[in-house]
Amino acid sequence: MSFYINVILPLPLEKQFTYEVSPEEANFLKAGMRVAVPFGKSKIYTGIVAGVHENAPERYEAKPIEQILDEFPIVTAHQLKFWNWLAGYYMCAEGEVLKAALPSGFLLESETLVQLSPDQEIDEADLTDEEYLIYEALLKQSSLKIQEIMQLLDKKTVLPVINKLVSKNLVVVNQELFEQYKPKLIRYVKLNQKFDSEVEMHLLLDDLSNAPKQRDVILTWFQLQSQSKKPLQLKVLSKASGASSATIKALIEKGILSEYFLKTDRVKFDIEESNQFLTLNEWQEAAFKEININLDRGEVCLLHGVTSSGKTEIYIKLIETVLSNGGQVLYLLPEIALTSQLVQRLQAYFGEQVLVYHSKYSVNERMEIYNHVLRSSEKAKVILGARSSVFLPFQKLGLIVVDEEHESSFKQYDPAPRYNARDAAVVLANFHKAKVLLGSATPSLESYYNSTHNKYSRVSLNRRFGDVLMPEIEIVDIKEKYRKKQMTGHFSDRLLEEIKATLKEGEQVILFQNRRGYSPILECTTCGHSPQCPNCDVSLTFHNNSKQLRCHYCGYHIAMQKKCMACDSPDLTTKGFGTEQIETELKALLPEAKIGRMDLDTTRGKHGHQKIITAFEQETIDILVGTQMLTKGLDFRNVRLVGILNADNLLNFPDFRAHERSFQLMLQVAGRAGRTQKRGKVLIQTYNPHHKIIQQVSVNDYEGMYKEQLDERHNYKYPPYYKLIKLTLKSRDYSKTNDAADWVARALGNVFSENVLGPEFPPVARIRNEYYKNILIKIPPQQSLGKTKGYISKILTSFRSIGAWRSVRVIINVDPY
DNA sequence: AGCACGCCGACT
DNA sequence: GTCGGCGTGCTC
Repeated sequence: MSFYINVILPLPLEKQFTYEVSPEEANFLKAGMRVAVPFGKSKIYTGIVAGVHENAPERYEAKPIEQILDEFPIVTAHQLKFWNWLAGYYMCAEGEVLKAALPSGFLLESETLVQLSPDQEIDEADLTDEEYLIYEALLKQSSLKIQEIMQLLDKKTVLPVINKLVSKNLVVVNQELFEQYKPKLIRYVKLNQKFDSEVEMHLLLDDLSNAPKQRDVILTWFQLQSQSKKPLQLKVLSKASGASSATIKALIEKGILSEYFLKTDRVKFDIEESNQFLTLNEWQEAAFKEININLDRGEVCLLHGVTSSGKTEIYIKLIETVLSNGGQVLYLLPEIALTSQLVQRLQAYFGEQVLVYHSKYSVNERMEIYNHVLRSSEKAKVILGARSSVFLPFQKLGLIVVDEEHESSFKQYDPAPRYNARDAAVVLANFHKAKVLLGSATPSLESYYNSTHNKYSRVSLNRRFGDVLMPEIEIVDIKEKYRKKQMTGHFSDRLLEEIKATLKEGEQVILFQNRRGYSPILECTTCGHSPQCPNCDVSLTFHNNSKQLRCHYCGYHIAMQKKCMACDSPDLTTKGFGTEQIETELKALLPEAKIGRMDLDTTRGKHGHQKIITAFEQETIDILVGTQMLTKGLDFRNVRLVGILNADNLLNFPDFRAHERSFQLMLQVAGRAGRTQKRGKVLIQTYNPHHKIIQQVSVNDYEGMYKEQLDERHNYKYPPYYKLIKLTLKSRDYSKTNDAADWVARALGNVFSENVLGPEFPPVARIRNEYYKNILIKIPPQQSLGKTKGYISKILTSFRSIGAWRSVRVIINVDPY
């Protein structure tokens, strides 16, 4: 009797793959364990066992596995079920989910290593130049990676050369699996035991009288050890004694000190144990009770609480209840909102039970967190994380909190799986029988709709904490201001007045300018030409601090041009305005003010973001100019004024959600103003002061916005009434993309008739020399989602079987955001 | 996704 | 004439 396992491989392939295992292996292997398996001619991949069985495949011979990598499953049954659901719902391969779900460190891949063969005999004259280069390199270095050989020979196709060398018996190739995880070790020092007695100790100190530095180290060691009996880190000793590592090394070599290593967790925080006692105010208490009733009924609950109403305290109370019942808690929030402000708050309350998980952590750090969650360790009771934390191996998940529920960044755009973590969380919670609380000051229409149609329950919180007043919102008509010549650059006289007044009071200002997309482009005043990216259909944008023209899509960049590239005229201007230009203008207008800028350019790197926030918190910056990032859960006490420089480029965005988003964004930005007793002020500059959204923002009318937008969604057949699936076709060939898109649209149209929109070129139709075309499928409320997806899959399968379209890729995006 | 096999243009 | 480009097909 033979045994087989089905394996999910981290590749975009629909199928699972079957491998043969021995009876012993079959007995040992469980679903969720990792195995290394050969795949194709030469590669070894890490796969996850999906099941063990005895059904021999009929059409091919199953290969044996290479190696078992785990003693226990690292993927739980819940996770496997969840992956399967995600792959089905978001129409992607399970392998793609796997790749997104596991920290990459768990997925070892083989690497081909080339080494000199042990019994090689060669005639150097018999080698070509390239072969000789490899041979020579191998004499110096025992093994070479394919990559290294590619660099060495400066070409891509190196395998033929290697194969020739193999046939000449000069080299051998090996597949090597690399374990990526390395525990972090910290150096500790201790005093050799024989100096424990006082006599020996004095002798030692006498001995060292000629080596005062070493003597100091020993004295420091005693001093530190008298304070605490904990193991002493070498780093600490070195710092405390002011001795160089050479001095300590000398002591170690003399056998006076000895060093040893201990494993440590990479992910650690300095926790200020304050354990404040948390009391809810009357409104919070009422909301908390109501939420509990809803959650206990098994309903998903939406908490609609205005900015600064103290939603976090309610979350904390809920988390506390779940923890006391021994459950794990997942606290999801958008990546950019994962600021240390919130982390510190939770850690102050829950201490070491809180772990943070997001994409900026290293592979090793993520693996450690994953393992903590898997073992259900004490450190992993509360997971605070961005969207990918829905993939952690929860054992007894009791509660999921989705904060800032309306945020579009919960939806993954690229690569697959293109999942929405908020929606996935609801499904995940269902598998675990866990509770779900969605929270936002400006809920998404979808969630609010669900909460008014008995799918979710809803609790509202309309009071700001400490009864702080909502900021006063003033609309500035800049069309009028331009006419009356009351504008200086992009600033109206009103905005400047308010900024000056605020600064005079020693308070801070936030200025909001929508996204980088509106960054300045270069334009020739003579012929109107502006430099384009050679690979994408966009104008290059001007970056002042690097004096470069850059493409945001492909990274192409050239130096700033002195003359027009088309007509050689030297008269060039920059058009459009970004945060950088606002900053420049502001510096000229208010030379004394300290101005900071926060956008993608200034927040690169692990701590870039944090640095600016800290500077602003500590009030070394008076005015902060920034993009979307500013809106996210930051709590600055001293901000009085928030300025939105141009509300129109938000409103005019070509997307059916543009109005909803503008409303959310403006209210969220406004929420940054006046979080203390003094009333904040918000200034919105716009060309359309009578726009409904602007009016609704100005009086904080969520209900009004909701009703009106819902009406539009209904009339134009958009979510939450209709579901959407977007297909994007892309290829290097313009006409192929076009023809293929027409073919797919027609095929879809045969089934779904008027509910197929397009094909249409996206705003940027060419990126990295690939042409794009979109097709949108609208799914009416009564139409079965499953069946619809089935049809789409079928059509795409026949599409892919047409030879002519082979080079056209199709990207499926379910519930595009 | 990778990687091999297989068919056409720019170099020895 | 080959080397090396990428189109196409397969991977248990």
